[in-house]
Amino acid sequence: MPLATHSSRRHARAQAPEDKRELILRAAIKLFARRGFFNAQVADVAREAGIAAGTVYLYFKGKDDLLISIFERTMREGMEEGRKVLTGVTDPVEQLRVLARLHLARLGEDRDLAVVFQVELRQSIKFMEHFSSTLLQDYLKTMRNAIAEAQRGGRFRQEVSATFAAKALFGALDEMATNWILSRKRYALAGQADDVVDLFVRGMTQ
Amino acid sequence: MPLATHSSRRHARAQAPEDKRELILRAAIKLFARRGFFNAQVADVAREAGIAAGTVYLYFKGKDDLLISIFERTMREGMEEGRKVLTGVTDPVEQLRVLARLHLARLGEDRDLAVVFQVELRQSIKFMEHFSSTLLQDYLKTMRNAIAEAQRGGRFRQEVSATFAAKALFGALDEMATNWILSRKRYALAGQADDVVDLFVRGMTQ
Amino acid sequence: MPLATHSSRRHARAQAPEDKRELILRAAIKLFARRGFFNAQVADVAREAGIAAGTVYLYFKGKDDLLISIFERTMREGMEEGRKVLTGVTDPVEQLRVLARLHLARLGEDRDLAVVFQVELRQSIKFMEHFSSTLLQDYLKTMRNAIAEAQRGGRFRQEVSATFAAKALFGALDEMATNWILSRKRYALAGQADDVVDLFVRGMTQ
Amino acid sequence: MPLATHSSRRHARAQAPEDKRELILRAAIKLFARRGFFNAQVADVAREAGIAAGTVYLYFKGKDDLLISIFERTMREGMEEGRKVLTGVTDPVEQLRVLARLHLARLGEDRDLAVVFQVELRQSIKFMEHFSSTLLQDYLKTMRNAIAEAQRGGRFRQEVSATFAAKALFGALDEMATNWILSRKRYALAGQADDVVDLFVRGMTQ
DNA sequence: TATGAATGAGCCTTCATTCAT
DNA sequence: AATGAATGAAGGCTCATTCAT
Repeated sequence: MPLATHSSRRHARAQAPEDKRELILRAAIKLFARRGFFNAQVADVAREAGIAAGTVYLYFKGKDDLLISIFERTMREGMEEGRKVLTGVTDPVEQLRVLARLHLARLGEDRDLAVVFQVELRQSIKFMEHFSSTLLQDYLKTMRNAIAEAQRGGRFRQEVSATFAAKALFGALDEMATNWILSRKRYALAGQADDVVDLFVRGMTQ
Repeated sequence: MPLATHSSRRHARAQAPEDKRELILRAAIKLFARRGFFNAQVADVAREAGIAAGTVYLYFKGKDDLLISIFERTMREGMEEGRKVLTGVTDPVEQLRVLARLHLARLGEDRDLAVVFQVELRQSIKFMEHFSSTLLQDYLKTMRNAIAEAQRGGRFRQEVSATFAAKALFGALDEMATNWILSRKRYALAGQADDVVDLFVRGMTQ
Repeated sequence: MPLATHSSRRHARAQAPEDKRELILRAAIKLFARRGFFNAQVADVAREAGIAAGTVYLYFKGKDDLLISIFERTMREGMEEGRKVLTGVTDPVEQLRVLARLHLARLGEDRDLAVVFQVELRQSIKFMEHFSSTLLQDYLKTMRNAIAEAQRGGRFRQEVSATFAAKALFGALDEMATNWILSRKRYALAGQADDVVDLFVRGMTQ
Repeated sequence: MPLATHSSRRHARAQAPEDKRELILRAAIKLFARRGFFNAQVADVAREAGIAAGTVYLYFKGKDDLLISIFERTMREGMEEGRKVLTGVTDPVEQLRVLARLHLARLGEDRDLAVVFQVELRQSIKFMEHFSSTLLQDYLKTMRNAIAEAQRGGRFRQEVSATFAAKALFGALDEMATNWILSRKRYALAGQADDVVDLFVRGMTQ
């Protein structure tokens, strides 16, 4: 099979650009989580990724761009997976449950990523404003829409603002994630998704 | 009245040490909130406080100590005021309401302080671990106790862990505060305390 | 005619090596003039020349070599043309005039080249020493010889050192060129050659 | 003499700011001249001045500012001394002679300064434009005025533009300075001032 | 001959902290 | 107690050059 050989040779020559980007991003998540964004040096990230320091700058604009890219890639993937798992789920309450499970499952399966999301990404109001005004907003909107749908269907109380309710639900989930990474106990974060949703749904039910 | 005399002499000579500490802390809150902890320089804080840079080190161990002191002073004052307003409040649900109102009221009346609390204090996992293991724990404990009390009294459902419920309530309140500082709209943060508690109580009620 | 065939084959395959060198050199002149030697990157020069960065190193030793080559090629061409136009000119004063006209005409017809010559080539004493000890010396020698000849012929005063006089003449011409590139006004640089020579000749005449 | 003691103590405490600036500037001239502006590191300059690297930034905005400051200080001092020595000199030709002597004398008495002026300051068109449009312009203007005055007095030919003539004179002087620093021979640069002026005056005389 | 991804040495600048006064 | 000039460690980023293909 000369074709296969040829193909693997090409792989050996250089990893596809996307793989290299991914490699750097994974190294950054690990380093940022364990040393903190400010204490982790770009050179450390490069070393962890097994490349030269300068190479990072072929794939990212600068150190900040690493953090932003981690956020964007993860949120994008999360939203894509969210859309996928929501397919066919028509019950709005079930939709909230699916979202919550996905939210905590993704963070719960990668502690480093969770630390970056719950701690390092909240470095400064500059980052926060950038993040909360874009993809995070999409996530909250999806929640709000499900809540509003449940209100229209008579399942949830009308007198509570859907926007407010979405924030409350998100806040509770977010706190579970933060507590999880700060806790010395090792428990399954995803297991709390249903508890949060149950509490929330009960609070919203007519 | 030697005591009074002594006291007034100190006042005449210069501001009392406590006042100077306070002065620096207030300057730090302002600068940290507006420029971010890392971008605000110690010299800026000193200038804002109207003192020399070196003087900061007569009152604080270093820059980090400013952040820690802001947290500790605010939490201490908050807990003290909490104990005060809780005095005579025996109903556990009412206790939660009082705490929530106080929480959002304090942050809502000082946006700079709120920014420091919601953003700057979450710089790194190092800070987070320090904070969440001390005074913040006290706050959560107070909430958990009220919740457990409500459970014992048959008001709240027993099957929900009080610790879990306290996190959920705290998370919802925390998110309201974060959203408030990031929002361009100017609304009364404290006004959301009751909404959060209502939602929570309903969710916990038998 | 195998030779011709061979030659055209080379042309068909790619540009002849000399053309490629020339291409890179022209790109370098443009970039060095507009961004400065230090700010212009080798990759920029390559892009401007329409080749890959690495290819530059097949034709030049390094970035410095580009600058040196620009100088040497231009001086060589200048000296060649100088010898050509001096052919048949026996009057030493006329020789000076021809040289001066050529000097300013060449710079005046290519502003980028003039900038490189008047500014970028004077980066460091290292370059300066290299340049002034080689081809520039030849140019000054040619001037000095003409001046000495005019002195021997009784046209120019003997008491002035020919070497000194050559420097003065060169300096005046050089300043005209520098002023021209720095001036916002667009005038014909070559037009000043005669004025400089007239002034100089009058100063040297018995 | 306790007063004197007191005074010297104050000197020991800290040099006057102007002295420190001067100290750094002298170190910069030395380093820039010997290693070139780009090869000389700020840390080197600081070490040469006997201070810490950071201290440079208390007195100068950055590395560029060192170069600019050298130029400005030297030109300012030169112009001041020029005004002084021109006092009482009414003959315009004598004025030119005085200026030329001063020009070459100042450079000739400090080779490092001369190197910085003749080589390092001409790094880039950016610097050149800055310099030639300010203090250097003043110098040329002073020359032009003297020339114009000599023309009005009937001493110099009218048909030569005074601006052009000033450039020619400056160019000749400038070239003497450049040649001097590049030459291995050690001769008195100032000694050439009269030769240049003689040549020039003769060239301009009716 | 040509490519261009990767390298990694090199440096300016910032700023928390100190300390002589 | 207060000052503020001085310190010097630390690190993000650039870019000339290389080399496997």
